[in-house]
Amino acid sequence: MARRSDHTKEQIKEMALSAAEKLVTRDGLQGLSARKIAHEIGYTVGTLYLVFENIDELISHVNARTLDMLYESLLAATVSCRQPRTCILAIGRAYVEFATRHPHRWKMIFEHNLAKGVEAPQWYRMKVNRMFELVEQQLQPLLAGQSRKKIAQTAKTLWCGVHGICALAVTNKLEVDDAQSIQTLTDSLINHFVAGIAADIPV
Amino acid sequence: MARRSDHTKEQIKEMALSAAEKLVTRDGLQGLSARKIAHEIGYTVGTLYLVFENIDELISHVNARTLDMLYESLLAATVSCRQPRTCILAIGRAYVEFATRHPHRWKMIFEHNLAKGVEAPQWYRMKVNRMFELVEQQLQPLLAGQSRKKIAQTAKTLWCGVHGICALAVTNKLEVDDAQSIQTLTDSLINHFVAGIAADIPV
DNA sequence: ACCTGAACACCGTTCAAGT
DNA sequence: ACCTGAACACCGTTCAAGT
Repeated sequence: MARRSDHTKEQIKEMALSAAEKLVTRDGLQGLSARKIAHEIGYTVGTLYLVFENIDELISHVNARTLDMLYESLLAATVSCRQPRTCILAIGRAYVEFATRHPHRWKMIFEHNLAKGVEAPQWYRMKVNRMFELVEQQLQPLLAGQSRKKIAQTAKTLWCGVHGICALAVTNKLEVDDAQSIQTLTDSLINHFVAGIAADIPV
Repeated sequence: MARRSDHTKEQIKEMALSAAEKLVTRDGLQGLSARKIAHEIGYTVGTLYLVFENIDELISHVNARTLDMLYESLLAATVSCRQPRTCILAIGRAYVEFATRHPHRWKMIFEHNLAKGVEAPQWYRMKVNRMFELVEQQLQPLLAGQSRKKIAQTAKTLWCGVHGICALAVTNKLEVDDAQSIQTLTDSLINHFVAGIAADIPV
């Protein structure tokens, strides 16, 4: 058992988060528990409550790290693309790729529901919003003259759609399973949606 | 405590499912437990294991009932519409309406993940598939000449998209909260997607 | 035959007591 | 000051024992 002053609070926090990541990656949210994390880092459960308010806060921090990884992947996908449509396709493919490569980490972001009425903290919402902004940037030229709000709404619409396909595919609720087929669906959604924007139908 | 022969196995099953529905409606999947269900119906936990294999099987049956309710709602939405596009919009609105009216029941369908490698039983998948078929029927005239498989894939693409919007909205992960705004997004997705189909872009 | 009640191996969370 | 370890109120699941 680790004793006093072996590690600073910051170090324990880091050790706990990284142990949690390991456990989630292997067994998903179901396989995560305060006791298992504590055991993994050589402390007792009580210690976790000295550095985290509760298990939900710990999970939020793991999710924040996952969001950072995801954002990096999506950002990387936008560097070598030219037209808006192909950029959006590239972001979509990066999203599918991430979800299928890190299914448990990715799913936990959405499985972890905050207590009723509790809002996610500002820093967390920022991490989510900048993901939508990547899509907004690409939609801008396609929606020239439209308000910022309208563009943001369009990005949400499209991206929630892409997310829905991933979510049902990764949880085996669709009858497609490999990344290839999921990509066919997300490509199709993006292509049709973008074509629909081009057709400029009134909504 | 209920004693022998007070109820048949079928009656206990029905009582348990209906107690579970009540608990889920109020407190969501988190608030559901075998012990609470048993207490609600006046039996001990052990009895539940005489009529259900485990809690997962019980939850699957509650979900099956929710799927039946949902299917009825979607079906009802298709009776008084004329064009494919307006029919799909109507089904989408019925879906949003159901998800926002019965958030816990609706969410549990997707929160409940089967054990790894275990497939949902045939009767369950049928209930899911007939929902997609409602959309396929409406897409058919828009995709005249396309293969059944292609039409099925298009229905999945669109409906997963609609689902994604609902899912993120109902779990407060979007910054829209009332059914009105969700509907704006799903309407937009459907309208753009259908317009994209009409534009007949190659995918 | 039907159901109980206690047991087992787990949870998250708290906090008096030890070093 | 830092961390433990035991307690509390919960889980799902099993099964010998009671009626």
